[in-house]
Amino acid sequence: MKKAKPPPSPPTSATAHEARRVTSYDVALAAGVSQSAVSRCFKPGASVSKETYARVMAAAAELDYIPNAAARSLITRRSNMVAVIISNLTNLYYPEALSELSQQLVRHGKRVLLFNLAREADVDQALADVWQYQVDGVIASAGLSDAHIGEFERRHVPLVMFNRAASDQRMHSVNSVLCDQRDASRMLVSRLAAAGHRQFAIVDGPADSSASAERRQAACERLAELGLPPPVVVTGNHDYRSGADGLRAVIAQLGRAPDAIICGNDVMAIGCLDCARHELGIDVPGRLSVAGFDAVEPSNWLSYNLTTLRQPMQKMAAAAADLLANLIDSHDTQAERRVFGAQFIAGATARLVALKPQPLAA
Amino acid sequence: MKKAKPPPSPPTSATAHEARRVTSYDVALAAGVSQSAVSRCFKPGASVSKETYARVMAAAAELDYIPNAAARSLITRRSNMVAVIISNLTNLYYPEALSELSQQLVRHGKRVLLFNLAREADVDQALADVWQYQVDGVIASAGLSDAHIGEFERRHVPLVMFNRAASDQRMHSVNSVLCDQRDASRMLVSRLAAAGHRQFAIVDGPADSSASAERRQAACERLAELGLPPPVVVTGNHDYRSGADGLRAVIAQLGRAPDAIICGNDVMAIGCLDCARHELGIDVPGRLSVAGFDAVEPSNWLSYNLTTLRQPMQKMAAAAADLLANLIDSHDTQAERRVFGAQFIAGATARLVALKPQPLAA
DNA sequence: TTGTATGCGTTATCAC
DNA sequence: GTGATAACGCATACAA
Repeated sequence: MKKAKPPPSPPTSATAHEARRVTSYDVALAAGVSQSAVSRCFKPGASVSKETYARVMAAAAELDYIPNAAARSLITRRSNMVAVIISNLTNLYYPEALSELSQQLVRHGKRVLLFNLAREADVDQALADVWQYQVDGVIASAGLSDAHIGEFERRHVPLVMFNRAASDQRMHSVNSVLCDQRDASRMLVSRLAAAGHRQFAIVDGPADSSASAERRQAACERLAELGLPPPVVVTGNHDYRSGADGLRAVIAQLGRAPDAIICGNDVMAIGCLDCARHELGIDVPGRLSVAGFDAVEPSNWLSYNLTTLRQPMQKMAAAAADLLANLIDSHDTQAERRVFGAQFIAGATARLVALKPQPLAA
Repeated sequence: MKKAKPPPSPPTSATAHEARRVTSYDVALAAGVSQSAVSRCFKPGASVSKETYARVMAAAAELDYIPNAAARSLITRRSNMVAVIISNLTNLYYPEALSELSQQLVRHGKRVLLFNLAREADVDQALADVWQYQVDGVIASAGLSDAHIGEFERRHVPLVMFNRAASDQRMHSVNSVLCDQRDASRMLVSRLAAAGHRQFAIVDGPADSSASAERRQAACERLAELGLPPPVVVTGNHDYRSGADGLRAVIAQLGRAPDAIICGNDVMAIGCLDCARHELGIDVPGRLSVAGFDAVEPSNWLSYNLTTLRQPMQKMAAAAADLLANLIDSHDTQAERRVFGAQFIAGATARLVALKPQPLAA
């Protein structure tokens, strides 16, 4: 019997109000092996004899031993934590994204440290904490400035932008998983234009949403290509209320309802829709077509059945997790962009076929 | 000039593919002070002279030094992380809860390590990880068995149950923040009964939801007290589809529509409502009253304007964060239960006034 | 107020 | 395969 020296002082005393934690030394002592043997038993690919492994595991179970991740990460430089930075969880779109990301990351052995930004200004404090917590990498679905992104590089912390574009300068130097907003938006405009809509309106998302901005730009471009009048554009903030407000503002500006209104996300589209139907008595899609983005769950409810565009969330989350895991394992420096296409959901809030030509006579 | 001994070997070499991290020793060297002085500068209440503080901070800024939370937590036994265990993030109710909890915890200097359980069975793996990560405490909004709760006690990890009740045995030995489901449910039944509804139906939540079970029980009790017939009860799983299915099942079982149907949450109520109105052509609230629970955002949308009960989420989240923070700071062993009342939201999907007595003649 | 010395609990390196 | 020993980066008791 060898005595283990390392834990020289017996736990200060039993009177400590918090029991001393069980460490690998305790297990080693109980199993009659060295501490390093215990350590090896908890490392997947290590070389341990079957016999010692069994004895160690028995002792560990007996003592309720659990390895301390903080100590481990100190030496391995891996915390097995990934920070997920999200700009506003109450946005109906994010919970699904977060849920998928979390599940995919678990498959790579990573847990999510959550940073939910109530205001965009909170990003600085969030990043300060991110550095402290020694996360292995970051998935950001929030607006990051070039300066922020630069800090990731300096600190060698892998970053994947999720559904958020970096600035044009940074675009090709930062890893990202995106949905092709331009293509989706152009597709939507084309379908609506083909059905004969001429006067469009756009209820844009807030200024810090890169996706909304791309959608708006692409829509404007496509309208110009088709020789249609420029759309009325108003700004919302992605919530229900601002959809309704947006519709009213558009009507005020235009003097009448437009033919079609494209909203920066589904919740605004639903706000717009409810306002049209229940407050203004406008027939949708008879006199007004309404479309959204994201295909969040309520968009599919019978009362709405919204015309919208679905992003392949599961694939995107899986791609983000894979990309980040690769970045972490192989300090790759070559940035990658994975772009996914959106799926058009016809719904029933937009007229998608041309009207029969009306006879001129009354 | 004293030389700092502790970092004896110069960083192995500059060729390492990952730059060596900046430590407090580096800052100490640059500032011409000891490592412990640097440490003190980053501890709020420590005693440091203004002068050294300034020099240390200057050096730290120069070198981009950030304290390593893993190393810190190893010695302080505080990770400043709180695990939040949530049973299913895609449940519309949880994102709001998580968002509030996250914000409240940040106010206490804690960050959220997220455990999102896709299946209830994942709780074991989640807890195994919880122990490893050395979180300071746990907020659980998921079903925990007595055995699970016992493990928290053995490991001295503070636990607050959020909107989930423990078993009757454990009820008074575990900290919890709750909404009075019984009272809310009785209030709802009373209001509906007073308006003349006689035949009730209940679309219950899944078996693992303690809140749903309490609501159902209380509703049944109150109906019995009022001398009304027992309700038809069917089981759903908290999603839109199961609300619609629930209504159909109730009608099949009863041979007709009930007077009032109470759903285990808002999303099921909305599913029920849409099914009644758009599929079955039942007038709500004319011939059928529908009520939900939680007052999630869509319940307030014009197309629904649901009769429901709101839980004071912000207060509850604040209470949970406070409670947990106290538990962490003062190893208090006395369990506490904070129960909040729900607020009745009248909405427009339930008839809340008695019908005028009908003349008997046709 | 400041510096020295020590330990937190683990993994990694190296002889054996 | 196994055990000593040295980090990992920081906070703390204690001496100065």
